[in-house]
Amino acid sequence: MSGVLPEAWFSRTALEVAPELLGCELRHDGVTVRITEVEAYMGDVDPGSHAYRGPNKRNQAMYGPPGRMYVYWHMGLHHCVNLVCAPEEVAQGVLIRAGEVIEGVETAMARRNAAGVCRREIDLARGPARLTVALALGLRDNHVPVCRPGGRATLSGPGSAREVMSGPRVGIGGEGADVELFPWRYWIAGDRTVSVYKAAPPPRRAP
DNA sequence: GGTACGATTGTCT
DNA sequence: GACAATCGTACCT
Repeated sequence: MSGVLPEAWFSRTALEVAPELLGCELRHDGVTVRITEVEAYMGDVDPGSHAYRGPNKRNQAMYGPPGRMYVYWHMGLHHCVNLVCAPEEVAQGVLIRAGEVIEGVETAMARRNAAGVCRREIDLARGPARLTVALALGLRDNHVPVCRPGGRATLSGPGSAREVMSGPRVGIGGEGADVELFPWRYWIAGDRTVSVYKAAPPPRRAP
Protein backbone atom coordinates (compact mmCIF):
# COMPACT_ATOMS: atom_id res chain seq x y z
CA MET A 1 0.00 0.00 0.00
CA SER A 2 1.19 3.48 -0.70
CA GLY A 3 -0.11 6.92 -1.44
CA VAL A 4 1.10 10.37 -2.37
CA LEU A 5 2.63 11.95 0.70
CA PRO A 6 0.91 15.23 1.69
CA GLU A 7 2.62 18.60 2.03
CA ALA A 8 2.50 18.31 5.83
CA TRP A 9 4.70 15.21 5.64
CA PHE A 10 7.51 17.39 4.28
CA SER A 11 6.99 20.13 6.85
CA ARG A 12 9.65 18.77 9.20
CA THR A 13 13.41 19.07 9.40
CA ALA A 14 15.39 17.59 6.52
CA LEU A 15 17.07 15.30 9.06
CA GLU A 16 13.70 13.77 9.92
CA VAL A 17 12.48 13.51 6.34
CA ALA A 18 15.68 12.16 4.75
CA PRO A 19 15.76 8.63 6.23
CA GLU A 20 12.02 8.23 5.68
CA LEU A 21 12.42 9.06 1.99
CA LEU A 22 14.37 5.84 1.47
CA GLY A 23 12.17 3.30 -0.26
CA CYS A 24 9.64 5.93 -1.35
CA GLU A 25 8.73 6.13 -5.03
CA LEU A 26 9.30 9.27 -7.09
CA ARG A 27 7.42 9.37 -10.38
CA HIS A 28 7.72 11.81 -13.25
CA ASP A 29 6.90 11.59 -16.94
CA GLY A 30 6.41 7.85 -17.22
CA VAL A 31 9.29 6.70 -15.05
CA THR A 32 9.16 5.68 -11.37
CA VAL A 33 12.23 5.50 -9.15
CA ARG A 34 12.49 3.86 -5.74
CA ILE A 35 14.75 6.12 -3.70
CA THR A 36 17.81 4.36 -2.23
CA GLU A 37 20.19 7.16 -1.29
CA VAL A 38 19.68 10.75 -0.07
CA GLU A 39 21.48 13.61 1.65
CA ALA A 40 20.00 16.15 4.05
CA TYR A 41 20.82 19.85 3.70
CA MET A 42 20.00 22.05 6.66
CA GLY A 43 20.03 25.55 5.18
CA ASP A 44 21.66 28.39 7.06
CA VAL A 45 23.31 26.21 9.70
CA ASP A 46 24.82 23.86 7.12
CA PRO A 47 28.11 24.93 5.45
CA GLY A 48 27.45 22.47 2.64
CA SER A 49 24.05 23.87 1.75
CA HIS A 50 23.32 26.18 -1.15
CA ALA A 51 21.23 28.17 1.33
CA TYR A 52 24.10 28.59 3.81
CA ARG A 53 24.73 32.18 2.68
CA GLY A 54 21.12 33.20 2.48
CA PRO A 55 18.52 33.34 -0.27
CA ASN A 56 19.47 33.96 -3.88
CA LYS A 57 18.00 33.42 -7.31
CA ARG A 58 19.10 29.80 -7.57
CA ASN A 59 18.06 28.49 -4.16
CA GLN A 60 14.72 30.30 -4.08
CA ALA A 61 12.79 27.02 -4.12
CA MET A 62 14.44 25.95 -0.86
CA TYR A 63 12.73 28.85 0.89
CA GLY A 64 9.34 28.04 -0.61
CA PRO A 65 6.64 25.69 0.66
CA PRO A 66 7.63 22.09 1.47
CA GLY A 67 6.85 19.16 -0.82
CA ARG A 68 8.28 20.80 -3.91
CA MET A 69 11.29 20.12 -6.06
CA TYR A 70 14.40 22.23 -6.10
CA VAL A 71 16.18 21.51 -9.37
CA TYR A 72 19.42 23.22 -10.32
CA TRP A 73 22.00 23.03 -13.06
CA HIS A 74 25.41 21.98 -11.80
CA MET A 75 28.89 22.37 -13.30
CA GLY A 76 27.44 23.17 -16.69
CA LEU A 77 26.89 19.47 -17.14
CA HIS A 78 23.89 18.12 -15.35
CA HIS A 79 20.93 18.64 -13.06
CA CYS A 80 20.41 17.62 -9.44
CA VAL A 81 17.08 17.42 -7.64
CA ASN A 82 16.13 18.12 -4.01
CA LEU A 83 12.83 17.78 -2.21
CA VAL A 84 12.11 20.89 -0.17
CA CYS A 85 11.44 20.29 3.54
CA ALA A 86 10.53 22.38 6.59
CA PRO A 87 7.91 25.15 6.65
CA GLU A 88 8.03 28.02 4.16
CA GLU A 89 10.90 30.49 4.77
CA VAL A 90 12.99 27.70 6.32
CA ALA A 91 15.56 26.56 3.76
CA GLN A 92 15.98 22.84 4.21
CA GLY A 93 15.95 20.09 1.63
CA VAL A 94 16.92 16.54 0.81
CA LEU A 95 19.10 15.78 -2.20
CA ILE A 96 18.02 12.65 -4.04
CA ARG A 97 21.32 10.94 -4.82
CA ALA A 98 20.30 7.56 -6.20
CA GLY A 99 17.43 5.21 -6.85
CA GLU A 100 16.25 2.13 -8.64
CA VAL A 101 14.04 2.44 -11.72
CA ILE A 102 11.01 0.25 -11.04
CA GLU A 103 8.70 1.49 -13.79
CA GLY A 104 9.44 2.78 -17.28
CA VAL A 105 12.82 1.04 -17.48
CA GLU A 106 12.89 1.22 -21.28
CA THR A 107 12.03 4.92 -21.28
CA ALA A 108 14.74 5.61 -18.72
CA MET A 109 17.27 3.54 -20.64
CA ALA A 110 16.53 5.46 -23.84
CA ARG A 111 17.01 8.77 -22.05
CA ARG A 112 20.26 7.66 -20.47
CA ASN A 113 21.64 6.37 -23.75
CA ALA A 114 20.70 9.61 -25.47
CA ALA A 115 22.80 11.46 -22.91
CA GLY A 116 25.66 8.98 -22.84
CA VAL A 117 26.00 5.25 -22.47
CA CYS A 118 24.22 3.05 -20.00
CA ARG A 119 24.59 -0.72 -20.07
CA ARG A 120 23.17 -1.97 -16.80
CA GLU A 121 19.75 -1.35 -15.31
CA ILE A 122 21.15 -0.66 -11.87
CA ASP A 123 23.12 2.26 -13.34
CA LEU A 124 19.98 3.98 -14.66
CA ALA A 125 19.57 6.21 -11.62
CA ARG A 126 22.71 5.52 -9.63
CA GLY A 127 23.98 9.03 -8.95
CA PRO A 128 22.20 12.37 -8.67
CA ALA A 129 22.73 13.46 -12.29
CA ARG A 130 21.83 10.07 -13.75
CA LEU A 131 18.64 10.07 -11.71
CA THR A 132 17.51 13.40 -13.13
CA VAL A 133 18.20 12.13 -16.65
CA ALA A 134 16.22 8.93 -16.09
CA LEU A 135 13.28 10.91 -14.72
CA ALA A 136 13.64 13.65 -17.35
CA LEU A 137 13.80 16.31 -14.66
CA GLY A 138 15.08 19.74 -15.64
CA LEU A 139 14.99 23.38 -14.61
CA ARG A 140 11.37 23.57 -15.71
CA ASP A 141 10.59 21.23 -12.82
CA ASN A 142 11.99 23.64 -10.26
CA HIS A 143 9.23 24.52 -7.74
CA VAL A 144 6.95 21.72 -9.02
CA PRO A 145 5.06 20.05 -6.14
CA VAL A 146 5.33 16.29 -5.59
CA CYS A 147 2.58 16.22 -2.93
CA ARG A 148 -0.45 16.51 -5.24
CA PRO A 149 -2.16 13.28 -6.31
CA GLY A 150 -2.38 13.31 -10.10
CA GLY A 151 0.30 15.98 -10.36
CA ARG A 152 3.05 16.00 -12.97
CA ALA A 153 5.46 14.62 -10.38
CA THR A 154 4.53 12.62 -7.29
CA LEU A 155 6.23 11.06 -4.28
CA SER A 156 4.54 7.96 -2.91
CA GLY A 157 5.22 6.35 0.43
CA PRO A 158 5.74 5.30 3.10
CA GLY A 159 9.11 3.81 2.24
CA SER A 160 9.97 0.24 2.99
CA ALA A 161 13.68 0.44 3.77
CA ARG A 162 14.72 -2.40 6.05
CA GLU A 163 18.02 -1.09 7.24
CA VAL A 164 19.11 2.52 6.96
CA MET A 165 22.77 3.48 7.05
CA SER A 166 24.14 6.98 7.53
CA GLY A 167 27.52 8.53 6.92
CA PRO A 168 29.40 11.52 5.54
CA ARG A 169 28.05 13.40 2.57
CA VAL A 170 29.72 13.21 -0.81
CA GLY A 171 31.53 15.93 -2.68
CA ILE A 172 31.53 18.50 0.07
CA GLY A 173 34.70 20.13 1.24
CA GLY A 174 35.64 22.30 4.17
CA GLU A 175 33.56 22.31 7.29
CA GLY A 176 30.69 20.52 5.61
CA ALA A 177 32.82 17.41 5.21
CA ASP A 178 33.09 16.92 8.95
CA VAL A 179 31.77 13.42 9.48
CA GLU A 180 31.02 13.83 13.13
CA LEU A 181 29.14 17.10 12.71
CA PHE A 182 27.33 16.30 9.47
CA PRO A 183 26.77 12.55 8.94
CA TRP A 184 23.73 13.49 6.91
CA ARG A 185 23.89 11.03 4.03
CA TYR A 186 21.45 8.14 4.25
CA TRP A 187 21.19 5.00 2.15
CA ILE A 188 19.57 1.58 2.17
CA ALA A 189 22.06 -0.97 3.46
CA GLY A 190 23.35 -3.32 0.80
CA ASP A 191 21.32 -1.84 -2.05
CA ARG A 192 23.14 -2.21 -5.37
CA THR A 193 21.86 1.07 -6.74
CA VAL A 194 23.53 3.17 -4.04
CA SER A 195 26.25 5.30 -5.61
CA VAL A 196 29.32 3.76 -4.07
CA TYR A 197 31.87 5.50 -6.26
CA LYS A 198 33.13 7.18 -3.13
CA ALA A 199 32.11 4.77 -0.46
CA ALA A 200 32.00 6.30 2.97
CA PRO A 201 35.56 6.29 4.26
CA PRO A 202 36.05 4.89 7.74
CA PRO A 203 35.32 7.70 10.19
CA ARG A 204 38.55 9.13 11.50
CA ARG A 205 38.84 10.55 14.96
CA ALA A 206 40.47 13.90 15.42
CA PRO A 207 44.04 13.51 16.69
C1' DG B 1 32.38 43.50 -15.89
C1' DG B 2 35.49 39.64 -14.55
C1' DT B 3 36.85 35.59 -12.19
C1' DA B 4 36.72 31.46 -9.37
C1' DC B 5 34.43 27.57 -8.09
C1' DG B 6 31.49 23.67 -7.64
C1' DA B 7 25.48 18.53 -4.17
C1' DT B 8 29.68 15.03 -10.72
C1' DT B 9 30.35 11.91 -14.55
C1' DG B 10 32.64 9.55 -18.16
C1' DT B 11 36.70 8.22 -20.21
C1' DC B 12 41.47 7.26 -20.36
C1' DT B 13 45.72 4.93 -18.46
C1' DG C 1 43.03 5.60 -10.00
C1' DA C 2 43.30 10.13 -12.17
C1' DC C 3 41.70 13.88 -14.79
C1' DA C 4 39.26 16.74 -18.22
C1' DA C 5 34.82 18.60 -19.50
C1' DT C 6 31.79 22.81 -19.04
C1' DC C 7 28.72 26.95 -17.52
C1' DG C 8 25.61 29.26 -14.14
C1' DT C 9 26.08 31.57 -10.04
C1' DA C 10 28.25 34.11 -6.34
C1' DC C 11 31.36 37.10 -5.02
C1' DC C 12 34.77 40.12 -5.97
C1' DT C 13 36.87 44.70 -8.28
